Amino acid sequence: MADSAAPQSPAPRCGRGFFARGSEELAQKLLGQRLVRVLETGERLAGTIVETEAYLGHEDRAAHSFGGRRTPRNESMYGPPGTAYVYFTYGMHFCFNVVCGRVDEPVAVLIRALEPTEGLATMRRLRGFEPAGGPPGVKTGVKMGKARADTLLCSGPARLCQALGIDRRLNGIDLTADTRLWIEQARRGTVPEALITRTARIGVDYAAEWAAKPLRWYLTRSAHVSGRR
DNA sequence: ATGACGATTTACT
DNA sequence: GTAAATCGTCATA
Repeated sequence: MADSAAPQSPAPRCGRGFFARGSEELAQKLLGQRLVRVLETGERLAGTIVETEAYLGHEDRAAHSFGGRRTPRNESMYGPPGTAYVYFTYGMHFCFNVVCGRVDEPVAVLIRALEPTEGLATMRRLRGFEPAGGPPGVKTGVKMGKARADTLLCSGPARLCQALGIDRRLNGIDLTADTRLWIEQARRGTVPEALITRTARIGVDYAAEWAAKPLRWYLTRSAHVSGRR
């Protein structure tokens, strides 16, 4: 009996081999793949990756691993491909990276934006779009200062972490095996190059000549990309 | 022990 | 357009 909700075979999870490549290549291949998060409650949240940035390691002045820097904070970058690198910044935000390359090669791809596909209501709550303690529409007197368009749910590296409940507890986990966070292969495979725009990275002006290198990719047509357009 | 800063987001003029 | 929020991390001393 085939109805529209017929169970499809589960989407395959991206494995070690998928992540074991350079960050420029992985940044492009990650576009169109699905980032999946399962909360403590068992609820599944997910979104399609629409924007990425590559960080190249010791020679890349914008990378946390620039000059071979290796500290407790960026230790995850030196792990095996498929490791999650989650860091805390600006005193309030988390950002999520997928470590790639080889063990001890500190390269990674920053996930900058998603098109949310599963669990939007919970994402809105996690993002503070709705007052805590009550369903939407219930007056609580709590101010809602933020704009609430769905395009603002996951359109930035810290926004998507907030929307998916990604924080330092997930730093260092193995995305090929963990039950809380992983990446699924899109059924359609890789996004055609014609649908992708390549530009300089965001927020790395301190990195001198490395700030201008075109190491950011996004789906040209997506409304869920970060920044102004 | 101290100080400068950040792979950002939000609010405000 | 500018600035505030907010604190862990790391280099320096």
